Amino acid sequence: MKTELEKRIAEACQALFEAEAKIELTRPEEKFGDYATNAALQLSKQLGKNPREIAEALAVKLRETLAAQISEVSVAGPGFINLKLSDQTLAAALNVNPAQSLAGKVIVAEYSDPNPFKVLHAGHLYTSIVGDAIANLLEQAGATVHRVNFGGDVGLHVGKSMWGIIKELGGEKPEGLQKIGLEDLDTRAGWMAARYVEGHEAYENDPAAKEEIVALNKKVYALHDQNDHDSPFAKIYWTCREWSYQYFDYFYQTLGVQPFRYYPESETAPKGIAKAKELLEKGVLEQSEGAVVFKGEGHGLHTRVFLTKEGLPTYETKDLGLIFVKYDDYHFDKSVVITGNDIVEYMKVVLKVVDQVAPELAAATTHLTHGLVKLAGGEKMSSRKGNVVGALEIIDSAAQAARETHAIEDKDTEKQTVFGAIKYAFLKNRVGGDTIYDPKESVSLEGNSGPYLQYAHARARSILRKAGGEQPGGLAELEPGERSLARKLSEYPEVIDLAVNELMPHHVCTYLYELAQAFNRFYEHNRVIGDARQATRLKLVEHYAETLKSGLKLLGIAAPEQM
RNA sequence: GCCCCGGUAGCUCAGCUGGAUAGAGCAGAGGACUUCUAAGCCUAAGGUCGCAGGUUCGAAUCCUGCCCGGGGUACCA
Repeated sequence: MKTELEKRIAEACQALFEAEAKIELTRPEEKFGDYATNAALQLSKQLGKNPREIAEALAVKLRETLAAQISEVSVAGPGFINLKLSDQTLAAALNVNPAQSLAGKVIVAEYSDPNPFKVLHAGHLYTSIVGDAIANLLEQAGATVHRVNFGGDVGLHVGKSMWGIIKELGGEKPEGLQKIGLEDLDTRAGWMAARYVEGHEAYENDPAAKEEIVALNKKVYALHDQNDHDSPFAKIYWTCREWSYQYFDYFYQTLGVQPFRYYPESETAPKGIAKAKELLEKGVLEQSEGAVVFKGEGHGLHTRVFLTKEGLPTYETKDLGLIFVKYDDYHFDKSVVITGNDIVEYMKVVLKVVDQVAPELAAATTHLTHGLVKLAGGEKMSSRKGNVVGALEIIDSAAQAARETHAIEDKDTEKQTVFGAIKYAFLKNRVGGDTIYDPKESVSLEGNSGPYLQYAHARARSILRKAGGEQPGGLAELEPGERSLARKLSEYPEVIDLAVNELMPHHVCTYLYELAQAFNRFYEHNRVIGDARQATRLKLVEHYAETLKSGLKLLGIAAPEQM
């Protein structure tokens, strides 16, 4: 509909003025109409004419050529042309689906990226939710999406964790892990996280421990090289790594996000090292101070180390390997990587390196970044320093706030509300900056929140239930209140397209909130059941409930039948 | 120092591919209700869009400089 109108307006510009204009219809305030174009303002310079004059002439032409779809063409302000759809056209627009713009495309979406042996913090919760929503958006646009997850099961932090674990066990004694009696997934994860913190502190403050940790780091790499599953050290390592993966699975299941294909760093390291060596020969990477580095300065970037003087791969190399491994596995058309924004410059360097040998892979990769999750009034979190706010702490704080705010009796409703609240709170802001999470506000059930939307859905469903067998009717000749709701509903496919193109789920949130507001307004002023216009109104309510539910589903948020 | 990101109402944020009186929610003020879920609706109030220049018919939006906050800047991720 929108595209067709744009085309017709462009044709009118051509016919009247022989002028090329880039027509992009926008959604103006409701009082102006359903669509607006600034074509006349654009053309005024090109034609050297007054924009109002151009607009008037165009309006006359459009009244004629668009008579079938448009009930009103008006000129306003400096020269905007406002279009009002006929009720029939508007009603037809409600059956338009979002574009299948990515049909046939294969997309790899990487996000969440938790590290084994370490705690899941609020940032992992954030990226799991946002990444899942973005992947959902891509999928609904027709793409085949592979969700992948990259985690550091090798690397210095593992050395730190192993140091803490071995110390706690009194040596390389895997049997000690059983004795500790850690049956519960949370407890295990917490225990390992505490060992990491000990290892990290020792690394910072104790030179002897630092040496041991560096050695343990090498030992972990060696263990992978030798495929060692039998030595006591290896047993400890594999057991704890498995504990982490079980914990991650449990976490994602609780969250209700789609499962991942895990790529442990140990799996991408060999490919990365091979690539790094190849690049060294090609002169893309170079030797410097005993390490293999990329000198980024020539590209407006900075120098980063790919292979340490110990001969170990850094994160850069493991990530380099990952890009090629992902391509080998999926032959993607597009790769989306979502991480914290502390990695922005780093990723530019890695992609610049990829660009030297496989420009098509670099070009197909989009790096999206987000900021920190902070608790309202709290401090920022850094897992390296140990003063983290855990992912589960966020969930618990939301659950507690929900219980304090309103009594929820059954567990399922509570879970839906709590996760609806958290997810919406994370998704409603544009991805990029920091997120201030306020548990009370997120579950407060008033204003721009997940529960508000869930409630707005339940209300509509309630009407539909009460209507019983009454059949919804058609949507010809709408009254103003009905038309407002229909107008908002008609924006849905455009909003989804925008969110897909920009990889920005917050557009969906903003829209759904406005839609729910439009519905609540409608609900207050228009009786449905028993009214003479019941059939038409039921149709609208049904449409609304379906639209809201679809939108929420893309966000990973449940739409309960009743609350 | 250099590079990146951010700075919009008391708070949390939309708007940023230039366009109509800069929009929401929360907090605070007022109001309506014998009706389908009041977790709602209605009304008013609240702004030097960090600052200063520039480009433009038109700038929160683009450009330059500065200020403030955060991140990165060689063997962490």
